[in-house]
Amino acid sequence: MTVDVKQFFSTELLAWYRLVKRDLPWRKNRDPYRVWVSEIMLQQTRVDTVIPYYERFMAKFPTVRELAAAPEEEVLKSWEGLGYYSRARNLQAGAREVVERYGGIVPDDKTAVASLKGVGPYTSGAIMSIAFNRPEPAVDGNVMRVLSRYFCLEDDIAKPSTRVGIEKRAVSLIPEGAAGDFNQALMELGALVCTPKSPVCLTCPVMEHCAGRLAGKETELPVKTKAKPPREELRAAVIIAGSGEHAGKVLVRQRPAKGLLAQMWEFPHLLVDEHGEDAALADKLARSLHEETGLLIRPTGRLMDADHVFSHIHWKMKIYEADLGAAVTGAGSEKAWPAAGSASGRAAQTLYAAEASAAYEDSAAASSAAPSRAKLPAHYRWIGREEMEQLTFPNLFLRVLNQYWANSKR
DNA sequence: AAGACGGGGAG
DNA sequence: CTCCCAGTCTT
Repeated sequence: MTVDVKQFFSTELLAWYRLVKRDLPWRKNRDPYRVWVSEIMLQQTRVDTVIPYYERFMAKFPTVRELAAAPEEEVLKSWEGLGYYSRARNLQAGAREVVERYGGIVPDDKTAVASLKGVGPYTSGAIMSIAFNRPEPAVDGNVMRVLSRYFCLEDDIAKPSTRVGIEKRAVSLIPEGAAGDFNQALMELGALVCTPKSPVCLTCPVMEHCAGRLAGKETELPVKTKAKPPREELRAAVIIAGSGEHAGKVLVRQRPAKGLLAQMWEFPHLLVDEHGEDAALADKLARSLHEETGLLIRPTGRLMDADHVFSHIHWKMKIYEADLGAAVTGAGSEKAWPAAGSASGRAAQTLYAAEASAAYEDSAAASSAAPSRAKLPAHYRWIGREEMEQLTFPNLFLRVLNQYWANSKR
């Protein structure tokens, strides 16, 4: 690669950026904390999605110290709906580290920044270059696409080794004293001009020396192996209407501290077999819930289906409605069950009633209290619409819950 | 090297 | 539908 073509790229791209750059909230100043927060939020997340979250987050946690001092649930709540929630926990852990080890000042030190939780090669480079104007590469998906095209590189960008190679090129392109602007220019070009599907080459400031375009390969590049499709999981979920002191409320539970949607709230659900009738699925769910909580629930019908696709799992949820079955005799409620009329549905319902009866006896013997009055495990809770504001729900459950309350209102 | 980890917007 | 987005961490 000749020096001219690189020189041309750097000069033209930088000039272009300074002319057309977007006025984004995190570009108001170079406060390293503001840059840091923005870069974490922008991981795998579009600019337009991030903007409102960023504004709210910075208003609520304006400094490293305030973020470090906040209760973790408040930070998580600020992240509600953004996804990849470990980002929020890691960001706060990083803030606490900065307070404890660096007196609340984000250090102008590559090694120190890179060691913060949730800060990988891209983010450390972004912080060092944008906040401190250090000549570090900040290679994200945009940059890999732009440079793959400009230099006509056919390496698979899904491979970790490819990013390392592109980082080397990226460093060599940084103009003296302009690391921050140049790195942002690279990403701005990828976002506005050199887009994945149909790049707008005719408006590109560096098109005349773009090797990918000159080879007619701009739409084939970058090369990237396809991701595997997410595995499917059928889940039976239930929204349980409380009664008595819990009237108007529903039962929710908090997920474990580790793993998918860690620490977030949800309504009860259970992984079930791909086959199975409504009554059988609801029955499994009811039994499982009884084991966990001691509660005896009575499914009353199917509420809705909800599909939710994560990057690695596809949840197909069948969502049932239930109330707290008081006595066993009422278990075969007449109108409610959708499978009513089908012989197998009735059979399963009968089975459920019998089991519930047995369970009731066990539970009553063990606790000498009505199951519905028994103390819930700590991670279960009855909540109304207002209490929802305190708890953090993934969007999937938020949508269903809101729809449930909208329907039950009239 | 491969999988876990959210959610949404664009074509 | 498919792709993929200002990625990181764990195995």
